Amino acid sequence: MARTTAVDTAEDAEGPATRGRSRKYAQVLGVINQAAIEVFASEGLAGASTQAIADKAGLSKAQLHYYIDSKEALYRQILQDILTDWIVVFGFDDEALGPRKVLGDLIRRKMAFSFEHPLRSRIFTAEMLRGAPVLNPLMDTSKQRTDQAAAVIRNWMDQGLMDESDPMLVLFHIWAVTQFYADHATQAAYFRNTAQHGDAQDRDYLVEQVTAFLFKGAGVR
Amino acid sequence: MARTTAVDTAEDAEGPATRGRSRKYAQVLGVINQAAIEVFASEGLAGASTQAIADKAGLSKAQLHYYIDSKEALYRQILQDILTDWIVVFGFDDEALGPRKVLGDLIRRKMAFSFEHPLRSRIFTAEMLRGAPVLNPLMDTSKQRTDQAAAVIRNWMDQGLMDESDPMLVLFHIWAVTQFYADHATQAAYFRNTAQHGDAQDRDYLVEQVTAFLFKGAGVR
Amino acid sequence: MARTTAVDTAEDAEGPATRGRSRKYAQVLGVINQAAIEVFASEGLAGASTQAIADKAGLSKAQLHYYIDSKEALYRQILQDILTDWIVVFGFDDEALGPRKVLGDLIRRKMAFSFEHPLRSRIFTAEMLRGAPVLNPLMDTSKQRTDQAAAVIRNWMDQGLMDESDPMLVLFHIWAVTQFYADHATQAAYFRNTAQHGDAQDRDYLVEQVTAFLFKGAGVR
Amino acid sequence: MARTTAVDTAEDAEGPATRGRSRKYAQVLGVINQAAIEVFASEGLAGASTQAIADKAGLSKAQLHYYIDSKEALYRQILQDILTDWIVVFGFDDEALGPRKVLGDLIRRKMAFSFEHPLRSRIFTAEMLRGAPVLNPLMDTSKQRTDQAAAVIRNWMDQGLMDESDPMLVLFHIWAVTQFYADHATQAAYFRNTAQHGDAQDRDYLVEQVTAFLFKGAGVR
DNA sequence: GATGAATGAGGGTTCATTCAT
DNA sequence: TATGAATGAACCCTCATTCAT
Repeated sequence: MARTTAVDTAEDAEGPATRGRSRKYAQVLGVINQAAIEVFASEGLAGASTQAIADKAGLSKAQLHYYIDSKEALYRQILQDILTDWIVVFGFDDEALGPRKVLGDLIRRKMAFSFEHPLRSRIFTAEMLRGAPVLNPLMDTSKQRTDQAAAVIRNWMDQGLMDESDPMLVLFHIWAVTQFYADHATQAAYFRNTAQHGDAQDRDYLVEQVTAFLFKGAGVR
Repeated sequence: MARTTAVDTAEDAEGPATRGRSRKYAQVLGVINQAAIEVFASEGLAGASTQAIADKAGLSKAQLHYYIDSKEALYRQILQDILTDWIVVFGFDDEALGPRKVLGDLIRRKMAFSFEHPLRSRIFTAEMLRGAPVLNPLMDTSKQRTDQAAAVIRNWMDQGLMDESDPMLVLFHIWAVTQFYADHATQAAYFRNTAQHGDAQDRDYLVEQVTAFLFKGAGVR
Repeated sequence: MARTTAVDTAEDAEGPATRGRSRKYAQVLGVINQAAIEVFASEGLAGASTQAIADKAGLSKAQLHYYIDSKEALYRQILQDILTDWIVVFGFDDEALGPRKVLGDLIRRKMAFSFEHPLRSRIFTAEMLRGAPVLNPLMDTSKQRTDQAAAVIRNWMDQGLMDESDPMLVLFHIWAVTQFYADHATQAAYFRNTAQHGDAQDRDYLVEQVTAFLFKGAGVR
Repeated sequence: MARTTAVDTAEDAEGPATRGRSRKYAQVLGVINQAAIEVFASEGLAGASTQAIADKAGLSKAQLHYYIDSKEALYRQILQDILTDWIVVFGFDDEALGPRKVLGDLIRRKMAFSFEHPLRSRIFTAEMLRGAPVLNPLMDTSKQRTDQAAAVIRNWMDQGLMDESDPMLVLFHIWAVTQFYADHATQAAYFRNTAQHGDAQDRDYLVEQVTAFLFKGAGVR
């Protein structure tokens, strides 16, 4: 899954004689991105200090501001990147494959994302909790995609491939359950008496359980 | 559902000769609590300024500090109150009543809380997202209660009243789905093309849908 | 030694039918005075909070301000009282008695004051350290008295009762050494491996040693 | 006498390619130190406002905090520096030189310090008056040194080079008298009708008088 | 007299951002 | 590019004092 960062736009379509700058520039931006994700995830937008991000990225505060426009812009960029990833993760494959295949893959991808990018998942949820003040301007296409997905589900229902119900709520519930394993990874581990980052076996187990639960809940046949 | 604030204990059953203080004191504390909930919900702990809380409560900053010890203490108190409420909301009735009754009531209570206290729900989730640094010291009893609940569910499974599965995950999923309608109320309304605060009819509809989904997911008979 | 407090002016010349107020009023003022002395001694004028004084006096802050005009006024009053005491303590008896008797008594009184009122001694020294901004307007008479004392010493020197030297410096040194046992009581005890408040025997020992040292230093015969 | 500040260690023996930072940094720190000494001396720790220090140093409050960690840390540093100086000033030279030489030099050094650094002397005394809450953790070595000094004096007494008496008290009295000329410089000038900062001649006179007084008091032969 | 409440000024400190070098 | 330094606004909180009851 392609992680896009603020530097992506500068990277594409450069001739073989790259200006030399771009290389390191992009690299540093990547480091900053990762640092920012960690700080934003645990401190929130307001609680994140540029000092903390700079420290974690191994830069000085002044240096950091050479690479970014502002803390808000950095935050916005990160959210945008996540939003881009959702398109892939939460996207629907060919409707004709049926819900068991399409939704199964979706759930698997979403769980994988929860396991591999819990911090980014949490930043996204935190933004939603606040009412998405930063992200709202970018949500229109998400709505369109979601409406399309709901339409697909409605078709499946009409075809008797799933229980009749509210398609949008089905999507909500898939989201809610899969997201839980990212947002509440700490608590989940605590309540399950497992390590924070489960091994491959445990992850498979969870994917299987979650899929079974959601399939039954939605009456996927 | 009893909302407990720092002053509740002083409010009950006082004769006409109230100590004189607690009347207004309690009232102001309530206003502060509500103001703080709104600000914490949308700005987070770090992003919430005492100025904003004071403004929303109609007080001066100095006045605010006459009533509270510190921003952190106020935040902690709010979290504690929520935790107290969870005990009632997420508590299990008599096991003998069976999962359909017990879990059904639980889901209904939880959804009602999501509808009536979305801000408090979100503050709680936001705290969890951060890894619960403030709340962790208070979570031990929560774990015990949850373990007990899981044991009850296991019994029901053994008795064939529910599908065999991981009881703890069942609890997770109930939490995830019901909490979604508080945490993501804004997005849910946006995607469903409804008003932010649905009417009674819509709420009933959601409770019914959610209950059906979760019952099927868990195979409740 | 008469301890004068802020209430003194209100006490004098009241008929037998005392207004009834005065009694308690004076008593409370005494309590406040003692509390203030303790707080001023350990925190200084700026560091002393009216809250701390009120607490130590068993009053509310509002109540305290009913009895005093301001923190500064309270502080000034305390300094004035100490200044008044110095007149007695550092006053010279009949010159004709000679330095051994007069200075010996003075040293004894001064050491007793250091032992019994270390806090007030320290408040005074702290005020001097700052350049006596509050006390300066009240120091004129002190200077006159000190000049007189120096003149007496000069006479004794002229009569061969003491070594010839600078009389003012003799007074300085008496002050410096005796005051040390109040101002540095904590350190003195620490370095001498004794308790903070020595017993009567130790006090006598110190008076004796100090007197011997000062007499030899000044060549008192 | 080496005044050590937080930056001294970085100042020595740097080639022409000075790190670029430390030059100005050290200079500003020196200015801050001096400003802080003046404010602390006249207002005390609590009474000193960072605003006042910043003003006196010609900086903004924010700028000041770029150079210091906190008001308390600045105060502590100043005290530590003084303590370091005391080691030199109040240190004993070779015992074999005898009390007349060793104590004479000590008194001379101590008086010089009183004349040249009266403000720092006063800050130290003010700290002692409060019971040395900040300095206490650093006083252990002072006690050891003082005990050693007392032992040396005891030896001298045993050898008949001084009057038999309590060695620790001799040290106390030397301290008390020499310190007086720093702590009470304002009052001393006032009572002696001299300028606050005496000329070299007057200083020599005072050193001579003080030495004579203390030698006679301790019976130094 | 006493109490709870209010107030206005200021306390120390942090921080995102900019600037000069 | 990178660094030390600066800046201005804000931040949380405290406090002496006053007021209404």
